[in-house]
Amino acid sequence: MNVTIKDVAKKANVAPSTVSRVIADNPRISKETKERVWKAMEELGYYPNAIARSLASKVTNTLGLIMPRSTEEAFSNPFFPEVMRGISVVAHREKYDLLLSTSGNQEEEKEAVINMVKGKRVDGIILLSSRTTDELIPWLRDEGFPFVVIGKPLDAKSVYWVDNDNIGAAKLATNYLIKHGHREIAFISGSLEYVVSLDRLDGYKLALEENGIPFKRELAEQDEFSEDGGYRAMMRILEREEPTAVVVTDDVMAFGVIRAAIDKGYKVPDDISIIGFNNIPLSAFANPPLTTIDISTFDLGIKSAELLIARLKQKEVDTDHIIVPVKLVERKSCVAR
Amino acid sequence: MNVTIKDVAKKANVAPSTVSRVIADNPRISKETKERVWKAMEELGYYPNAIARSLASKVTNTLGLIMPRSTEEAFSNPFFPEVMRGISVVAHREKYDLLLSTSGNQEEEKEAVINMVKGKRVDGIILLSSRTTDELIPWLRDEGFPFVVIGKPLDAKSVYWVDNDNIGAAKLATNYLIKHGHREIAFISGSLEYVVSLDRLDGYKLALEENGIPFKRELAEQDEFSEDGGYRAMMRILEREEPTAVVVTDDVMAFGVIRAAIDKGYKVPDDISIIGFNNIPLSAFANPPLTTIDISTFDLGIKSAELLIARLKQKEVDTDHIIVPVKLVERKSCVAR
DNA sequence: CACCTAGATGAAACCGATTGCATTTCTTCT
DNA sequence: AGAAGAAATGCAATCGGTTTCATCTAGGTG
Repeated sequence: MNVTIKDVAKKANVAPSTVSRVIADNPRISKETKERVWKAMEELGYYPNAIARSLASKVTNTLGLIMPRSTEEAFSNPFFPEVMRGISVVAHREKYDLLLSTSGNQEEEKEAVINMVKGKRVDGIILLSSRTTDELIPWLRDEGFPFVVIGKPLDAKSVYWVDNDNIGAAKLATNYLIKHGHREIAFISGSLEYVVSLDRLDGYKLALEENGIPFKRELAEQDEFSEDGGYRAMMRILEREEPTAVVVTDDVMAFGVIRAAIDKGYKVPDDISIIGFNNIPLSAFANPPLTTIDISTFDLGIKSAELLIARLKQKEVDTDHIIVPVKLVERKSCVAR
Repeated sequence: MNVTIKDVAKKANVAPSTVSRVIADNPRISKETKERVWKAMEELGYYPNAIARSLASKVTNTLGLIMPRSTEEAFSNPFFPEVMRGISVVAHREKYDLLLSTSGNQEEEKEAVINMVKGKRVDGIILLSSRTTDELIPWLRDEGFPFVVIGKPLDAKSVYWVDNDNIGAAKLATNYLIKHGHREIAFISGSLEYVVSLDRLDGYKLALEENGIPFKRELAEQDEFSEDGGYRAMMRILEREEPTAVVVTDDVMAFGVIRAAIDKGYKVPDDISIIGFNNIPLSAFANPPLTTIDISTFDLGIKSAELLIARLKQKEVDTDHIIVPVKLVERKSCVAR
């Protein structure tokens, strides 16, 4: 079998407990003993069993990542790799590994979280997005398990979260269009199940209101977070309305929106201006290059991991949420009216 | 504390071992006992501790993913999310979770693998790419640990791997340019440390040779796998040569190559044709839309996970490697000469 | 009726660590 | 010199399961 702590102990003529203390660099062990044990470990090629260690110490040095929808789907929107990139930077710095559960739907997602938490497989969890109907957040909160949510939850009471100011961001986008003379502005988002969609819809409405433009229900559509989703939503709008501009809360969807506009015989941006969200790498290269709200996806990842780890290290953290700033990136998909 | 198997045992009036067997649905336990135990589990809200289970059974139901370079860097090339997408589909289907180690360099990468293997944290490992100087592959092989490599290793003896036919793919790309009348064809790849770069360079040379075009060392450049890397490599070439076409082994790099060409006053594709590799989502939207070799990144992920899990389930698998087909996607970045 | 066998369950060792408490050996102080 | 305290280390319980082997019961057989 493999070399265990007992083998090392035997070789170094000490008790297993002493070896354990040497590994932890416990100051109560004398220099000489430590050296002897280190030598034995070296000679035997000993490496501690992380599983056994976790079982005894109840610490895994692992962070759980929960993707929304299916893991498969998540990876196809550049948003998620980018936030994972941020998370991985911090995780690496703080010596945490990442456990990805691979769920396929909301039911399995719950299952996955329970498995992680009850199965004691991770020290904390990052939820990569919050649904309004999320049972996970109340469950985790009641369970007293450390977690942070990317995206402000509907009920943010005693939960840690990281997000942009989505209402402000949507206002920013909408105002930009209004300032350019648009008044028939459509709004396309992902499902209103997601808090982020709700917030951005609110921001959109607010901007309209502040500028004395009545909100028209027919100009707002939702569909899934994909190119096709954007296409379908835009098609539905164009069948009944003639917007001169549209706010799309996801760049990938925005590509579908552009495609739909073109299919219907409109020119972008000449006939219809489009502003997106997320500033994914693709956006700069799109045709036309997409004007978009940069939500600092990478920082969302960084901050969420930092917040979680801070929470893990001390019981209480002073701030329970972090707002990551956004900025408007002006390119070529919007023109003045 | 949490409810454990002992609590369930007590409540159901059986021994812990019986509960364990019920969990495993062991046929040697009578229907009645099973029902009684299930009821107890239900009532107590019992959930097995995955860590303890792993320790005893030496099975984790987890696959380890090792990224090349830093995890951070990997996530910024769309290739990796896409292969992970493939992996996650299979992992989900087969009920495996994914453990990502977050290493920053080659040294840490080795450390990460040792930690996963010796720490018994995963059942198998997928290496997301193979370096020529990789110590990992011989180490894992000697250790007898199940793993599969994406990218044919230099020494493929008794290692499982999944890859495209990279020589053939590069020939395909180069021949395509030759057929369009190009003879001054440059070749830009990532570091020759990667087997994939080496293979593609060979394919490029082969195509030249078969068409009686002499290989010019000055037309081949390497740099890092990024937009900037492509830019720098192309700049170096343009300072001494005047290619009419270039084969770039990565679409992201190809964008840099295009930028360099434009900065030097060339038009793409009119003055210089460019063919890329990978067919990342961005490529279709680039300006000009990129002609590229589609290497079926998603399938690379699928196949590697399937191969690993097959290996995990039976000791030996009939095939030790899988070749994923490629195809040329013709868009607008190449013109006839 | 004694014996054997199959089926159901339990007892206890084990997986490989960590940790609270006990023990031993020195110092040091009065 | 004896007691007290500090320093170094060991013992054994524990974490929460799995698994081997033994035990017990009941039914079948000659």
